[in-house]
Amino acid sequence: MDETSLGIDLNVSPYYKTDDTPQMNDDMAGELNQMRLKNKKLREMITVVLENSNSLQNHVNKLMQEHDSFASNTNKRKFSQCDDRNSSESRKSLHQESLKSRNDGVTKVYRRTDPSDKSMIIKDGYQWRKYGQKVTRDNPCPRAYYKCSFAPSCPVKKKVQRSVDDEGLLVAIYDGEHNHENVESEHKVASYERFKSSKEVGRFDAIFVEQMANSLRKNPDFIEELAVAISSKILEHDVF
DNA sequence: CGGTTTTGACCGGCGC
DNA sequence: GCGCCGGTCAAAACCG
Repeated sequence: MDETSLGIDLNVSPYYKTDDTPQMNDDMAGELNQMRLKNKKLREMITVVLENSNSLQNHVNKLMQEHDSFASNTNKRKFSQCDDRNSSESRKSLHQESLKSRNDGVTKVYRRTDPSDKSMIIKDGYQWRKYGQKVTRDNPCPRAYYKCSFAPSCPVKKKVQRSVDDEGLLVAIYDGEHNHENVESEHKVASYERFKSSKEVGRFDAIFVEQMANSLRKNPDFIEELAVAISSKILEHDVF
């Protein structure tokens, strides 16, 4: 690939002119227009991604409601027994998604992971300190015990264990409510406040896109949902 | 050096 | 009382 294939003609670059101050020529105007078009396309893509994210969130909420009603219909069984036995049923609708259910201050989160990934980490925006690990009788996979890093002021604990019949499914049981802000959401609020006070309206697009990209790039859930959304769009339109 | 993880020991609840 | 089991403690190891 050479410079002509890139649409760049070095001989007519404004920086080759004797005048020190670069002047807008036809090539630069064309590049500027192309950049504007690309920016517009990026904004449209972000809009589509956000819409997909919202629809996914709605779908997850629906699943949560279905799961809760199912759990209440089967409350003759002990709650702790529901984990792994329900997982094979919920798994069918859980592909690539997480699911939450609550019971008496105990929150359960199901998270699909790569079965080859042996780590027991579920990123939820809070910082945790592991204080124990135990192999339980009904599951050969060890159960990890975590306390919130803000303990003892924050009483929240969580247990993380792989599902007994699906090693790709992590089950996290949260006990209690955090009495402080989520570290990630704090960071997002802080960066939004900085953005709001920046007053650089002319750089609105650049700052907005950069901050969104940085924020989303660090979010593994978003990457996962983005991959699902894109693949579903590819299948839907059968293009590329 | 301070925070986190690992891991064996210990504790308490429960069923027999 | 005894054994089993889940949960927690705490010292040592590890890591940035």
